[in-house]
Amino acid sequence: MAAETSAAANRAARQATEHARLSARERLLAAANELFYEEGVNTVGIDRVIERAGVAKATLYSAFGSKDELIRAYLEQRFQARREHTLSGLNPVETAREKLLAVFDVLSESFAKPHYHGCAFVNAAAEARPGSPIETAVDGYRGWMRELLTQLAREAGAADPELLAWQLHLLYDGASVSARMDHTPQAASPARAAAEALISAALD
Amino acid sequence: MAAETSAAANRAARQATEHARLSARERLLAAANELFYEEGVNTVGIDRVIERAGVAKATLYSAFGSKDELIRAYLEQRFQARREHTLSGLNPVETAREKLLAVFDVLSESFAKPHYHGCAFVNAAAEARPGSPIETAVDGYRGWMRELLTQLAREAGAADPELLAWQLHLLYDGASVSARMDHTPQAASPARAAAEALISAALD
DNA sequence: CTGGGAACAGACAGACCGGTCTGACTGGCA
DNA sequence: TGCCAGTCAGACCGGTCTGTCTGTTCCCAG
Repeated sequence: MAAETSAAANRAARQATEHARLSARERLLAAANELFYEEGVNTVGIDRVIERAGVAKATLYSAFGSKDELIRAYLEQRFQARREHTLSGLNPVETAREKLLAVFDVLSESFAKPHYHGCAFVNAAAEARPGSPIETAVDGYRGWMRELLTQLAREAGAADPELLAWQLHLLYDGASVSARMDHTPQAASPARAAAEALISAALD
Repeated sequence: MAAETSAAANRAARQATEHARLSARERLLAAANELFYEEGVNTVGIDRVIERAGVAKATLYSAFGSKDELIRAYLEQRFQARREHTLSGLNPVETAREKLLAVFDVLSESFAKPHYHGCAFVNAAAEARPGSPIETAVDGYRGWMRELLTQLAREAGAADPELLAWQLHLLYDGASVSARMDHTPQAASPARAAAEALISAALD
């Protein structure tokens, strides 16, 4: 623990000699992010992760301790990235009402990405054993999203902010499911239109 | 094929001696239905299925040929059951508009069941390898549901039946996701309310 | 120059996977 | 009575899984 102050600091610089200037932990997370997302956390084995990361197995276990913990870190990283990406998409937008709609525009961008494979949290939850650390990571993500929508609905002046936020969340999740399972990146469009109708009705 | 006319006929009667009067195939499907749905198709191994079914491994492979085919049959069975259950729920309802809402009432019943674990098709798709027979089974289910909603939207007189059906499908999927991941069987309620608003807006 | 810590490759253990096969038993039919 | 299809239990196969461990290389600090 105490050795990390200097050891971890110069490791980032030293690693510039190797294939990338990323730390082993970062390379592992990047590899896990690609493989777990595209093929599922259960399907992908440890060996494939360390191979893609270019890292020894012992290094993975010294950094994360277990596969479960690696999965948790992968979801946590995805949560942070999604939060920042969403908030930065909402930033330039003026009103709360427009921000609520902008959430679906950000979602639309995700669907358009070449290897979109559904919501990482829905997929992970489908594979999670009950009580696994996956579930708490999923809860954190969903709690944040719901709170964001509720706050915006309240600012927009909705009669029942919790209800509107829940309904928009349904559309949000439904769009993710449709984009993947119906093989169409257009699913954000009907979701956004429906959101517009619900918001209008809620502001009466 | 030809041997099934008499052989399969008396098997049902003969099996009355054993633990149940169900055929080995039926017992296997019932066991697969419970285990695959509750724990995921990849997590559950063949051994656990045959153990619960009280059937020998060779019997499974003579009946289904492979685990993939067992999974496909499990999804097909679920599709048929869901279709019949949904249609029978819609049957007593009069107008097309009310039928569209009744779809969410049927969904609400599913959420209330003690071991609801999300949409079986969403879960299976999350675990499916690309190109596996799971995907075609999933496509069949989604195609049917979309067609049902589209037909009802058309009968109800929606300006754009395909769009309304898609939006209701988003709410339908979103409710399933929310019921599972937010641990609340109430998710059908906001979905139904949102559907009502969208339908009203679409009939203007 | 030398010692220590981190990362390396890879063997290994123990469990489990899907799938095949053998051999015994049973119940209905000729 | 004898036959036979279907089921049974379970050994077995090759492969893969997570996780541990050994021994080596390498870089940096002192």
